[in-house]
Amino acid sequence: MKRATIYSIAKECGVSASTVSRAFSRPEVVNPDVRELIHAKAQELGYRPNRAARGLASGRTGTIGLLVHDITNPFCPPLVRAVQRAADEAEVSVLLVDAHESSAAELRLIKQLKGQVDGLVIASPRSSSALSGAAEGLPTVVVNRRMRGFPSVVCDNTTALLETGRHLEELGHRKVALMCGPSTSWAARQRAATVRAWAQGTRVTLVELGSFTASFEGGREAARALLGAGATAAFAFDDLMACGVMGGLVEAGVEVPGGCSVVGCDDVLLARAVTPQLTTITAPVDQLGRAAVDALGRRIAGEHVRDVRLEGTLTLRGSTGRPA
Amino acid sequence: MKRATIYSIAKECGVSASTVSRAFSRPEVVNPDVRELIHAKAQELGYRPNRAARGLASGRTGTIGLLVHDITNPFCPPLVRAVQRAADEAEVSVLLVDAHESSAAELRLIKQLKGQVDGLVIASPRSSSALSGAAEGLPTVVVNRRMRGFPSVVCDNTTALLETGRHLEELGHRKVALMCGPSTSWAARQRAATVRAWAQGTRVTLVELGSFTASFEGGREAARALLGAGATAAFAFDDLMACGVMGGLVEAGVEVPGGCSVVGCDDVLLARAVTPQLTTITAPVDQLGRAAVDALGRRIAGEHVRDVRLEGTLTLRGSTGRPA
DNA sequence: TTGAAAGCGCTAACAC
DNA sequence: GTGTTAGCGCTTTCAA
Repeated sequence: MKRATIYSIAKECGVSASTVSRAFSRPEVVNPDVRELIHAKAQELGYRPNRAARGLASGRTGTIGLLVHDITNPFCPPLVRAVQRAADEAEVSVLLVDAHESSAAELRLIKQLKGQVDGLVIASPRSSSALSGAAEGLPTVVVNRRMRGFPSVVCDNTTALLETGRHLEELGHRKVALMCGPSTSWAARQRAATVRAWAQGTRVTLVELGSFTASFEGGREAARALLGAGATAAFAFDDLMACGVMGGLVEAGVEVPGGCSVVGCDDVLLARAVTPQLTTITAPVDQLGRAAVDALGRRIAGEHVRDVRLEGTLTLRGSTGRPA
Repeated sequence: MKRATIYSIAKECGVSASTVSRAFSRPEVVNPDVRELIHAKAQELGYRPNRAARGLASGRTGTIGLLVHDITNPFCPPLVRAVQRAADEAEVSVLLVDAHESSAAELRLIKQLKGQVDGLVIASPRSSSALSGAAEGLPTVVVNRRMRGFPSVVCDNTTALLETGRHLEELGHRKVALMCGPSTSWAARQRAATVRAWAQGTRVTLVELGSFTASFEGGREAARALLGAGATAAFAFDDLMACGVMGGLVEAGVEVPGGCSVVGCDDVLLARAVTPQLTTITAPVDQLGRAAVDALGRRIAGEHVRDVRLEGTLTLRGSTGRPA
């Protein structure tokens, strides 16, 4: 008993294979009665179109690629899930590739993906002009950064960061540290610029430290730098770094938020798993993923798509408070 | 300028298309000189075999599916990465599907994957006999649990748990809590059974609590239960739960490890990101992933494969110490 | 609205 | 060792 094909269905229904094909790919052009009949038979026979055949004939694979720079970064999994779900609803599959933090791997993987997918979502925070070259000719959308030549879907934390700054000022902080992330990271540059701009118009003195790697270890390093700085609050580049900072402070005998307030960014799972829980900026990950898939769908269809900007929102938790 | 095909290469090289095909799929059977020539031309023309065509003709897709129950569980991303890398080396692609914790979705996704992949790796901790039905006919390997009818690759924590128990006993603990995970989880049952067996032969009294969900919140709930139990140490089902327990204890004014020691399981990123860092059992994730891909490869090739059992190892950190 | 027919690019007998 | 010849299952003109 072989798998059902359009031919087996055609024979059973007494129509031609092309009609069966149309009944699935462009149902509106076939006679409703015939269409019903075909669909019923297909159901009965457990027919599933052969994607390879479809791909070969049509040139489309029904699959999109999702390239992530580092799947172990806690920001990633929820994004992957969001992309997946959106793709699933659009009836396309997702080929996930993790570059395990290697830019060289990214290039290789993109080339490899070419011809295997209809389009590509890139979630890689680092700048690399080579990336855009590699993805040339493949409909592509980038997430959480901007990149020349490709539409992007980003989380804009400007408003939320300003709000965070105001919040710290109101709490009475007058000396605040900014612990910068990697200068190659688009998000890190954005966030740093926003915090700097905020500090300008206030009574707050900003102390810039770093840059540090966006990791737990980077945070611990940052904590050491923070200890001598005399700041009573600190912006960490992201939650991972923020958790490292908290850990480092606590070990050095500085209480959070009593001795120093800490704010993160992204609101990853970790932010609620540490004690005290982290005040941070929540990224609309589900919407980011959905928007990326939507945009990519349009790009694949040949439409022109505009950049999408979604707002992060401040989430107050236990890691911020009045200075001692 | 269209993409190069075996035909364009064949013409350029003055050989037949089949020879070109062979030069790639079974290089050893073609004359070395001709092979070289073909490979060189292919390189020059930027030839990439068309996977759809290959799939259609050969019946193989060169893709495996990876079904995960919940990609946001911190255990998952490293496993996904490991599977990816192993697959990459074997020149197969990975179609990742996340069931977002829904068993119904799992079934649907497996069916959907069928015919789209050559084989399937299932990383889903929950019992569901329906799963095995859905995957029928598709070469399948399950990771981190056993499942009737499929070869499995599991992390065995027996030795490490016994060692952990001994460690606690040596530290002077005489009343230890076991906070059980979901009874539907294969790993949870295994771990609980091991801890029970350990306690039998010791001076230690075991207090069983739970079950609780394998989440941070589940851990906080567990902490509340733990407070009244009079235990000086606790086995949490996994790191996530352990972190919740620690958070709950600290909030209730109980110090870790001073007031109560806590041990987790898996050694996810989180375990090093909390303060104190978590004593836990480190799972050999990379090897799990690699073994799964290897085993699946054999299954696809029609070989019989045996279950693989890899050992977890105890990693001592700051969350365990002498009872007060 | 439907059918016939020609591929899509590759693999896999089979014959040479 | 190499070429010839059929397909794999589907889409897509083109005519009817």
